[in-house]
Order: sequence, then C-alpha cells, then structure tokens
Amino acid sequence: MHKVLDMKKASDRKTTIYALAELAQTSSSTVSAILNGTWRQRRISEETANRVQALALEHRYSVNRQASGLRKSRSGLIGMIIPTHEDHFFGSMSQVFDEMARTRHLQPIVVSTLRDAELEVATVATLISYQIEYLVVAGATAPDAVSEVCQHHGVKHVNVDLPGTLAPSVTSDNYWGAAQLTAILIARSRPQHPPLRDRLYFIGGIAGDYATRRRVQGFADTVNQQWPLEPQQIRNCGYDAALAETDLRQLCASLGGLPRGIVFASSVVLEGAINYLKTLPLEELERCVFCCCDWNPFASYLRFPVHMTRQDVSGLMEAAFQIIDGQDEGAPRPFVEVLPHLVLGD
Amino acid sequence: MHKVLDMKKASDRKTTIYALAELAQTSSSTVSAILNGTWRQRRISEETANRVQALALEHRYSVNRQASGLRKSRSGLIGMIIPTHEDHFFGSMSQVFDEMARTRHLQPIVVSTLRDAELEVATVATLISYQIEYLVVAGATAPDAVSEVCQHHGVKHVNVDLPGTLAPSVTSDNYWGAAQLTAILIARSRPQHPPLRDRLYFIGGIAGDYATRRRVQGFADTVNQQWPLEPQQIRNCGYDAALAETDLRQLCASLGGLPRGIVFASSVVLEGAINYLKTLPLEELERCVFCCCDWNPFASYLRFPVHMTRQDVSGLMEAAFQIIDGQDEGAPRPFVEVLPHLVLGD
DNA sequence: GTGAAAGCGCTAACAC
DNA sequence: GTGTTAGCGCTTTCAC
Repeated sequence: MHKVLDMKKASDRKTTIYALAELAQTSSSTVSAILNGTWRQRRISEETANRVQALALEHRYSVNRQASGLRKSRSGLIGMIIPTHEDHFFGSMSQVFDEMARTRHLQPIVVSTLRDAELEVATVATLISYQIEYLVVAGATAPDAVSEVCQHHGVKHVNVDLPGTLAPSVTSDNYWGAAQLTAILIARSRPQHPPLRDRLYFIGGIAGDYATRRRVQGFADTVNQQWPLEPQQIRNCGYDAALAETDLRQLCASLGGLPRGIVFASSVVLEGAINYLKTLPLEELERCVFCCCDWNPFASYLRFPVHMTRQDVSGLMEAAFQIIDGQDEGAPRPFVEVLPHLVLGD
Repeated sequence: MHKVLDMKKASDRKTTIYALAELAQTSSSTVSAILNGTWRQRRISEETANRVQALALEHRYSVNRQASGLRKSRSGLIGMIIPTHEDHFFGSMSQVFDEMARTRHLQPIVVSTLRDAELEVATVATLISYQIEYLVVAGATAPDAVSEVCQHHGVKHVNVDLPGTLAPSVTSDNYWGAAQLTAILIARSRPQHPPLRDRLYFIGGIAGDYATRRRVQGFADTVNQQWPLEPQQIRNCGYDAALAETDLRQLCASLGGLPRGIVFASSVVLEGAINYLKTLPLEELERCVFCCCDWNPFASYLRFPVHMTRQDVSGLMEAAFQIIDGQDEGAPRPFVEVLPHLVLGD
C-alpha cells in the first residue's frame, strides 16, 4: 500500500505515477492509464490527459518496466543467443534481429555463448529469469538442451542455423549450397599431378554439427558422382583460424602442394587458410579452385578467386519471426530450409 | 498481500517462493534467503536449506528478476549501444563487452542505433525504463544527448570510440594512428605524373564526427610537413561502401588514374573502394599505396598491400569498465586515449 | 470520468 | 533459527 502522505514534496521524490498523481491532483490509476495509452477507453477527459502528459514530460517521467512487467507478467523482452559477435554472419543476424524486434516493440537482448553448451543453457536460464517472452537460438551447440529449459518455463523459441529436434527450426539449405560449390569445383578445376593432388578437399567445420554434416554430404555426394572419395578428404578441424591454417599446411606438405580444389566450411576457416596461402606464389594458387560455404564482403577481393554461398540472413530471420509470431500455428514443429545465394568469385 | 490458502495445490501453481515455502513447510522469506544466497547470515539451518534447495531444483524454480529487481531497485542489467552489429570493430566491442559483463554478473544488452541520433536517445530511454545500471555509449552520433538523459535518471555511463563532453570518454588515439599511416604513405609511395596524381588523399568518414576530425588532422599535419594540402584531398563521404566506391571512381576519373596514396577511413569504406579497385590492372594498383584507419582480418590478403591501424578493443573496453567500476573516481570526467596497433600490409 | 485497493514475486526489517 | 509484514511501481477490477 502506498502512504498517501509523505514527508517530502512530490517534486523531490523519484517521479513515479504517484508523484505525478499528486502534482496533477488526481489518482495514480488515472495517471497510469494516461501514460500507457489506455486512457481513451477509460474515457478520461482530454483535459486531465493533457495536464498529466505535460507534467510527465516536465518531470521526465520514465515508466519502470520492472514494475509494469511484473504486474502484467510481460517483460517486452526478446532474447537471442549466438556463438559470437565477431562473426560476420552472426553480426548480420543480430542486425536483422534488432530491427525486427524494434518493429514489434520488443526490446532485443543478444548474448554470445561461444559454442559452449553449458554457457548456452546458463545464459538462457538467466534470460528466462528476466522473463523474456521469446527466444531465438542461433547456431547453438546444444539446441535441445536449451529447448528443454525453455519448454519447462513456457518460453516460445525457435532454432536458427543449427536445428534441434524439440523446437521449430530454420536453417539454410547447406546441402544444396555445398553441392553447388562442389559442382563449380569440378567444372572449373583442372587435373593435377601427382594423382594425390588430383582431389577435392573439404576443410573446417565441426564433425558433429548439423550444418557441417549437411555440407559434407552435399560435397561428398557431388564428388562421388565423378570420383571415389577418401575419408581424409573431409577435414573437420573446427571453426578456428589457427587450426585451419595448420590443417591446410599439413595437407599441402603431405600432398606436395595444393590440391585440385578446396571447400572451406566458413569465413573464419578461410581466414586461417589465407594466412598460409598468402605465402604461396600466384602460379601455385592458380592451380587450385577455392570455395567457401560462407560469405564475407572482403573474400571477393583476394589474390585469387573464391566462390561462396551467402546465407540469406533476412530470409532466415523472417522465417524465424513468422514462427514466433505464431503464423505457422497449424504445422507441427516446422522445419524450414532457406536457400543461400551463390556468389561467384569472378 | 498473499493469500495463504489457495484453491490449487502448491505443485499446480507457478513455482514461486510461496509455492516452495508451502511444499517445504516453511516461510517465503526463508526460501528467499536460501535461494539468493543470504541464508548463512540469516543463520538458517543447513537442514532446511538443503530441503528447500532440493525442492527448487526439482521444481526448476527460476527467480523472477523483474520482481527481485523491483524490490531491490537493481536490475542487474548493463546496456551498450553501437551503430551496427555488422561492423567488425563493433562486433569485437560487443564480444568483449559480453565477456566483461559476464565476469561482473551483469546481463549485457547490446542494441544497434544505426548512427541515428534520435534512435540513440529513444533506445537509451527504453533501456533506462528497464532500469539498466550502467551504459556504454559506443560510436554514438550524439553522445551528449544520450548523456543528458542518462544524467537525469542517474545512470552511470561512459562514451567509447566517439567521445562526448558530458561524460567520461574512452577513445583511440586516432590522430596518432592516422599520422603513422600517413608517414608510411609518404615513405613508401613514389612520385606520380601528372602532378595532379602526385598527391595523398583521405577518403571516407563523417566530417562532423570526432574520430574523423582527429584522423584528418593527423593526416593533414603529416602531409603538410612535406607538401601543401588542397581541401579536395579530404573526402569525407561517410561510412558507406557504395558512396566510397562512387567517390573513388570520380576521383580517379578526374585525376586520370590512381593518386600516389590513399588513407581510407574505415573497413567499410575500403570495402567500397575495393569494388572499384578490383577492376584495375595490377600495375596500376602498384603505383598507389593504400592505408586504412581500421582493421579487418581479410584486408591483409588482398591483391595489393593495405597498411592498417587496428583499434585496441580490449584496451578500450577495459578503460571503459574501469571508469564504470568507479576506479577513476578521483579524476573528474576522465578522457582516456588508447593507442591503436599498426598492422603493416607486408 | 475517476478513485480505492489488491496484488504481481520478491526482499529485508523486525519480531519472536 | 524462522515467520510476519510492508512495500518496490505498476495495472486493473470494481465501485461510485
């Protein structure tokens, strides 16, 4: 209950609806209605409305959303977890997410969870304690663990990029993308000697992860239409520049030079690879065709051409929000695949 | 007041401290203390503590931070605004910010405000309504307008990258950085004909913005030690790839080719420039020396060398948090400059 | 057209 | 060692 009488004058106090009510000679409920827009249906007079709004402006009233959220049991918050902010792909995701959240008058909270399953669940638990209304789980290592805690607290959520089995998922058609790139590799590359070098390689990615699996499948199936595929042509050394550099260096050492063609799993893998490639003479680089399952604005301007797939970030997020908005209410646990774009290196 | 008797059994209700209290045959305050760690000083018995904790786990109790925040008048939230998530520099800022917030047990909220002064204030107002405890204002177009609203609501904040006059600021020493790059330009570039092409240019940035001003100063002062400087050598065409491309294209058209050397204001400007540069033959590119006041992992691997300054993101954020943590309480309105790193293109 | 009052879920002062 | 209670700032039902 609020003390009606208070030692301090209203103007001294933190400006709450009570302070304003006192100043406007009216009640807190009236002020509340005026300040949150429900006043017309409460048939409050234009006159009092104006008076209160003027006072609110003058005293720079700022609603306390912890209080209003508590009362309404709605926070107005929407969360998203991503592996890292430093990646161009997830940076774009955040950007689009921000804008779509703004459109819906929701406050976005984007947090990085570093591909760490424990951190993912812990972070989501925290977000839930802040009463987020929706959650986008992007590129999560353990999406199902996250779903499990969301479900228990009744938080609507959707997986993006890396799908899960317990919640609706939106992902790029990575099989198609990798198959396209591999076809380009086959079409544009030329035979190499010795035969050991006359092969295509897939470098990077995490063996367990769904996106990697699909890409590897697309790669393998396409290669197989032409040639047999040896297991060592798939080299899932993670999403890490340094590891990728080492891996490529070792590969080239064992082959005696670059192979016929390479698909890199992501830009960060490409980045690592380049660190080695830049040490090679141009004519060596020209023997090999390079592809990347990820897009980066600078990768088109390297010393050598790189063919890429670019994920349709807006398409992914739109599909995600459509699910969140419940427009796909009918379909049970939708699984949406969005086609990436093909960006040729020349 | 809470109804002590309720129709539904405790297990049916949302699990609050009241539900747990009922289940554990104890009071809500006891449960509260146990669940927020203050129970030892309340001298609550190990026995009840264990019992309650087990129940909390079993029922997956999740504290409602809107409620606890309201009561404690602390939200545990820390905000940051940045121009965009898609920029590598601000992406790194977000990453470091996230990690530093986590260390302090604060929930980070990073929002993009698109270099739009109105959106900056509006966003900060919203963040304040969520009762954020601190705010980092990074790369803001109108930092002082933001400070004004923070001050009124007593929110501790600090400007990063782009300083303001109303709050402590941390920024890179862009004057130094640009001067270094320009010195490299002078040292490495070779005379060009006709004389119109024998000049150095600064492309990109926003004329009004502090970082641009400092960079232009560093550039101008260094050029001036050697040659006179014409106003058209400074071309602040914004932070936009398309505009930069157009500007460079026009410049080269008017000069009849590339000039002696160019400093680009940021990676996005460089990105636009490259879109034109990639159309030029290598021997043309070799006539010109390129620098960039910003770092991007791929810019080292282009067809031509680019010399860059790389902002010390960790250094900037550490300085920012030091101010926020109040460790610089003594100094009034600190202004910290952090040296960037020099990354040579070869 | 407006006000009184209950209560969202939690914490902390105070009581015993 | 534990329970009772006021109240954080707001929304909303109900009363007039």
